[in-house]
Amino acid sequence: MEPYQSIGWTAARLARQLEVALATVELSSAQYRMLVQLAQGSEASTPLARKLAVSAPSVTTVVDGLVQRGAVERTYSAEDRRRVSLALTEIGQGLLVSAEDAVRGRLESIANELEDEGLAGNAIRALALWGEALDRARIRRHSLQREAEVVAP
Amino acid sequence: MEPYQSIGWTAARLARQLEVALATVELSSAQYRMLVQLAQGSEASTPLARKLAVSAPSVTTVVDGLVQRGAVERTYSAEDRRRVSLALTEIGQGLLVSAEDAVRGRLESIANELEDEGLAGNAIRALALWGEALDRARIRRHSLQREAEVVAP
DNA sequence: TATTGTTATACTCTATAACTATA
DNA sequence: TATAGTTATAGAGTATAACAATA
Repeated sequence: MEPYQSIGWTAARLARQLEVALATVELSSAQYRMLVQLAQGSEASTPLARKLAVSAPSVTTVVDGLVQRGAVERTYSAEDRRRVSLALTEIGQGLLVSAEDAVRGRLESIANELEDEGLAGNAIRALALWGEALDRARIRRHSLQREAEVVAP
Repeated sequence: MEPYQSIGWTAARLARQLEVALATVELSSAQYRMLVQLAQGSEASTPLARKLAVSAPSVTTVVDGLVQRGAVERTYSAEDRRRVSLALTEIGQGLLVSAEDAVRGRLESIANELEDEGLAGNAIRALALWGEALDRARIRRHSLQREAEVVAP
């Protein structure tokens, strides 16, 4: 049997390995994504939903869990009282550090399967390449969205 | 703000993009992983759980959904009547083709953000590298598990 | 009226523990 | 007794639709 090779299959297995690694620190992928996003600065709910590519109610649900754990704090804006500012607490920052350790450990140990060919580093660097691509795709997505709003609000 | 760069963050965003792509064909990541695994040959439930790194009840749940859609068929073994053979139907095969199209489309369009530097192909090929690493890691996981069973059943 | 965020509701995935049927 | 698979149960993420509060 020739190995099944598809970009999706690889991404899907990588995703599952991520979940397994995060489970060791009792975090879900969604919670982890939220922590990372908030580590890049406090934000309101709506832009978070856009950046994380989820619905508004999903943000509420995920944040609820993190608030309960003391990892995230909700602050209500004084100027616009509809808006909520979401921010990492110290607990949240520590949790994120633990999560990064767990994930890096598991994914690097997988990449190290390629060390005989000296390709482990290539694999790690390649993910950084995808990081850059994802950043740009997000920017494009958001600017297209703004255009769409102008055309058909 | 310097970009947040971590192997986990990249994997997590890639995972979310996969989910979004799969949603267009009304598949979850778990269902997609099951379809791909079964496309590589029919299997019983227990080895599937091991290979997909999930619990036995998760296999039951995911397969239930796919059986309901006519994508997977359960066949009960005559020799050992506890065992179930899980196999893709033609519908399941077609569904997998649609899923692969959707996923390839979305992930390649993300990789194409790097085309100006001629790095889009590198990103795609790099995922194949991870595919190989994941294959080897799975083999290692399974052989370690067998050893553990021998030592402490 | 439009926007922000939440609530209501429903479905799926996940796990552990308990159970059934079979070996 | 041990194994294969399911059922029971609980918790989390996801979405759409409906809602409240605010602008």
